[in-house]
Amino acid sequence: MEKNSTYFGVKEIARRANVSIATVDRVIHNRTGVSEKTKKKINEIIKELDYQPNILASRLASKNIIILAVLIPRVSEETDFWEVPLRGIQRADAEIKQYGIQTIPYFFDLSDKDSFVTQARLILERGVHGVMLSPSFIEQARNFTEECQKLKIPYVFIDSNIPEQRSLSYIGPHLLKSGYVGAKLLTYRMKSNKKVLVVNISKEIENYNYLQIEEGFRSYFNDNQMGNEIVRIDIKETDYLSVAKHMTSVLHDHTDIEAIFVTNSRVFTVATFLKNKNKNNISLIGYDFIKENIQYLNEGIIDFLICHKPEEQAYRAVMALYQTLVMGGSVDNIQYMPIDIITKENYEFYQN
Amino acid sequence: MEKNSTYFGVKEIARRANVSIATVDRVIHNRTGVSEKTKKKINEIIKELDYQPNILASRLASKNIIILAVLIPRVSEETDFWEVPLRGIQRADAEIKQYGIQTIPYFFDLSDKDSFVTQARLILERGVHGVMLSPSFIEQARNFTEECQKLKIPYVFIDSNIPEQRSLSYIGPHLLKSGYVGAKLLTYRMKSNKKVLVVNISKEIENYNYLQIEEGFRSYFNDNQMGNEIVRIDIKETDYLSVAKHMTSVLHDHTDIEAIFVTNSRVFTVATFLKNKNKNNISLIGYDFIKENIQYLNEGIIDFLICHKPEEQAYRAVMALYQTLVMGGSVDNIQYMPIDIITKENYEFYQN
DNA sequence: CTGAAAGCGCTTACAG
DNA sequence: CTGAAAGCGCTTACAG
Repeated sequence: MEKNSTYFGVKEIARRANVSIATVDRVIHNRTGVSEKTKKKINEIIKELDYQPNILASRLASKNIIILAVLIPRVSEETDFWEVPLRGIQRADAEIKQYGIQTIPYFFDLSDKDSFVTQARLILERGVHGVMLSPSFIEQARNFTEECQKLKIPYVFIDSNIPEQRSLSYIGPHLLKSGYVGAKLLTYRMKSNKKVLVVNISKEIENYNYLQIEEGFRSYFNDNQMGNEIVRIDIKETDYLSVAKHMTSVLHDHTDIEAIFVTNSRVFTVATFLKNKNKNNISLIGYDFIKENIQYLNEGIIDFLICHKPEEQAYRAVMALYQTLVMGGSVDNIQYMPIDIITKENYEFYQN
Repeated sequence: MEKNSTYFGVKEIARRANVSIATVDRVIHNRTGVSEKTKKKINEIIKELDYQPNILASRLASKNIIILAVLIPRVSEETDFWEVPLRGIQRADAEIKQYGIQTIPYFFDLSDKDSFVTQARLILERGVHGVMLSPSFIEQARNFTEECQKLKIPYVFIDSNIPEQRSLSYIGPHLLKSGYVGAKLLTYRMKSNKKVLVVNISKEIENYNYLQIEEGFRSYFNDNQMGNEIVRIDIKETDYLSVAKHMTSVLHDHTDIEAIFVTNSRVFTVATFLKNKNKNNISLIGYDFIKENIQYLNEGIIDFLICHKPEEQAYRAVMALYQTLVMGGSVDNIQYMPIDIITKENYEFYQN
């Protein structure tokens, strides 16, 4: 605590430098209007004393409030996945709002690129100090973050990354390794002569970050020289009927598929299909801790779910912006989340 | 933030009650020396205004520093498991020390009950405001926490619980379910006619919280009506030679053991044995993210490790005390940790 | 380029 | 039983 005998604050720095604390404050915050000479002297003393500002006092005295924008998909009827990151945002917000930080959410529609662009524009018009976003639409996210760069607004990606788009931080899974883990689990008890099916279900497969998961999945088979044939299908309509149609056809063409890997949270649609068709000898693995998936996990139709702590991702992303903007601290450029394995037996203790 | 237009603080309460802010402060902190009448009036206004104290200002102004004691096993050559909770404690400490909280660690020796008693006495003599402990020695922990109760010092258990010993909170695994998960993983690819071996390695098996893990493990076999015979051995000396001796003997008596489950972090000694004896067709599952275990996980000798976020446990335990003591908040009486599954493929992203 | 002074919301002696 | 005043460490106009 600052009250202990050996704590040095602005007052002591000012005393040693023979200036007022206002001047010390100017140097600490890199404000203009201080001669090079006094600036240098003060910085030396700061270093010598290893001065640590008291954030409590700083935020208490400051009037300036900091605004963070959060740009994520709206919770839709189709999937309530984005409910969870939202909780992380609220948790972070509750923690830091007493420090004068305000978090404002902006929601876009996952089936409508334009809504992303519209919300992004609103953020820019509003004028914010930091942004956290899920770059669901790569092209549009690129444009938006380029604007942020020009305005020197730091931004953090969650859920998936655009590596070349220098963000303050990426907080999310190592998608390749995640697919790798999926392959391990899927094959752990599999016979080597059987086939494996990979299913991508998304309206935008051509522009789909998550293809890295499939790449990782395949590399597990290569690395371990497994002989199983990997069949792949892309389903571009996310409704059940489309999924059922494609699944029927692929299972008809390949009768000896023993295991299915779905590269995202829509695994529940495949589970519904397997259940309806009474195919209970096929292993099924997919992604994310959402209601529908847990239901099928519980019924034994989904064997494993992989999850990357979406709530924690969002929480950390907000806190990373807070660290940079308020505390002047640095944050890791990449924070890979754990690749969590969820089963019927442990799901009740899972913490998103 | 407090600076917004509609925030009411002690000043406003004082104005409305027609008293000084000092009196308001007395009421807020339940201090003596206020007439029932004014006390009542002030409390009404507090309620009406839904007054939320500003912790920043409170801790900044306060001189009173709060001391938390942490009573955990010393890191020994035998296992560095307790290094990890220590990191959690340090992380919590770093976060709250600026609020005037001090965390003091006390270490005992896992092979010496007396050291626990000695350290516990030191804590009591020191005079602290809260305690977090690992009740490794049940009897001694019971005595100690009874003293704490008399002195009205809140305490939090981590790692394992003593349910009847009313603590502020237990933060750790649901041991029964954890064993259940172990059984699921162990049997996921097993043949039904083979035997399973459960190994308890501990100097104090008779007084061993962790037997619940075995109970959970067994109940999985019951619940799923699995036919596998479960063989069990207790090894009361933790050194490699003793483990090797017992393992040799049990594998000699039971030649058709296909899978081994070790109920704690000493699984690496069994792994060493299997490696030395070139028994690479036996599945092995055990506990905890420690160096030696990860090594064997990586070599493919250990199939899965189960882990309960020991760092997070300790972090939360300290924060729970902080919540109660400083913020006057309430905390959950039981906080079960996730039952994490660690494999060769995902361990590099694991977060303790 | 620099400083004196008021203030953030709360706590703490001290005086009465 | 109650209040006036100083202070926690920092920030912010304002004046020069």
